[in-house]
Amino acid sequence: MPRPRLHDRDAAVAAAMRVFWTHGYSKAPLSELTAATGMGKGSLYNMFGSKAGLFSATVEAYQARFSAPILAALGAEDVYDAVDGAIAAHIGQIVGDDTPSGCLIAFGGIDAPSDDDAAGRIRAALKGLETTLTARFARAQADGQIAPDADPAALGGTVAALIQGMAMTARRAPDDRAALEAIRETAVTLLRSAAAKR
Amino acid sequence: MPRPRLHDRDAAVAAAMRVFWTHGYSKAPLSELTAATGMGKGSLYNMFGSKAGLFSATVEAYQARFSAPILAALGAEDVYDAVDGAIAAHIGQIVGDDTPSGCLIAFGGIDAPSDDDAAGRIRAALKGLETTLTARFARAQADGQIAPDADPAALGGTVAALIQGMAMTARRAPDDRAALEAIRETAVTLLRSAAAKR
DNA sequence: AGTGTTTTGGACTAAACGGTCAACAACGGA
DNA sequence: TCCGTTGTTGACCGTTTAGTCCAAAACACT
Repeated sequence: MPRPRLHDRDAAVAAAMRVFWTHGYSKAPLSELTAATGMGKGSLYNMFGSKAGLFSATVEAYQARFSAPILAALGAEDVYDAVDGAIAAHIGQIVGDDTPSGCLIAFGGIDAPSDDDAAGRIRAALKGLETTLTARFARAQADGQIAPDADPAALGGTVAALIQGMAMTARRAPDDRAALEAIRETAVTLLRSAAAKR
Repeated sequence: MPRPRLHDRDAAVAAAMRVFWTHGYSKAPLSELTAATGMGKGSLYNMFGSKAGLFSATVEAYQARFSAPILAALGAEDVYDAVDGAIAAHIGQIVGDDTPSGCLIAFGGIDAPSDDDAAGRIRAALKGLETTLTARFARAQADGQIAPDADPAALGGTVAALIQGMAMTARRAPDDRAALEAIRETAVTLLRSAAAKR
């Protein structure tokens, strides 16, 4: 009996994602969000409750969509291949041709209101990246791929920080993909060398 | 004959620095800037021209004040000590007890309007960090401290990205200095191991 | 066809923002 | 002591913002 929804929620989130990805949270004007989604204000608020709600939904979708390739890459048998693949996947996301440059989560981590629902999601995502990397290094240690006296948590934290830094670099110089690839190569080479040394 | 200035420019910049450092550029309300500096709006505008002008002056002061320790540390004879010291100096700045956490420049790099005067300063500062690190690695290569086939620019870019990532980490978890120190130790250890391998 | 329920869109509101301005204050020189 | 010049201040302004609300519209069901 009700009037059916004219707009698709997923499509709206996808459209809003581009806007937030480009401008960040607070600098994304509502007018641009309505234009991108093709929805009126009323519809937007009816569907998401607030701008913060829409952003939260956006972050959720972003995370679901973009963490997957990284996690998949980390499944590789060799830990160095795994890290290499994860960083490569990350690079693909932060300098993609048909997406804005940089990382929505890294951006939002600075820009989003800290008491927000989305802020928790962002914290969790960043923490999750670090945890996942740490777990991967721990597994590598168990497999004898890295030194027994190495600290998996420190390695995980270091790679996580590097990945965030790369997102910043990408935003400043979106065209310089070569620089990002050089960083990836350097980081993986350093990890490999450290292991080979022993 | 004119009325002498009641307020000191340097003091005003120092006060504004804390505000921008905490909130970023766009989220720093003018009201808080006037409160922190103790100046009325008119005086601020008379002295700096605009909010953007004040921010630009702030970035300049920040950079002058905080790049010095890093540059000094990079002067160390041993390149690994140099990098270690530089990162340590950076950590001291981004989690200091009596300063806001994170890095004003990394923050502003995302938040500042891109056509602004300050934006150029920020770009230059970040570029300068990378260039300085690259130069330091090149010198180390000439001194035979790192492998002849290593790429100083890639190493410089990698460490620069890591440093920016650490600033992000510091902002999210200002109390976890230990994690930052672990990253520093890990990074330097990796660099050392890579050299020792050859 | 008629009715009830929900969506929709844009006019509307209230607040906050950066920025302006004119009156006033404070000093050095004459 | 008066005057010219400049610093200072807070009230004021226009703009932009997120958010509200209601009349109109679009279906499903009877």
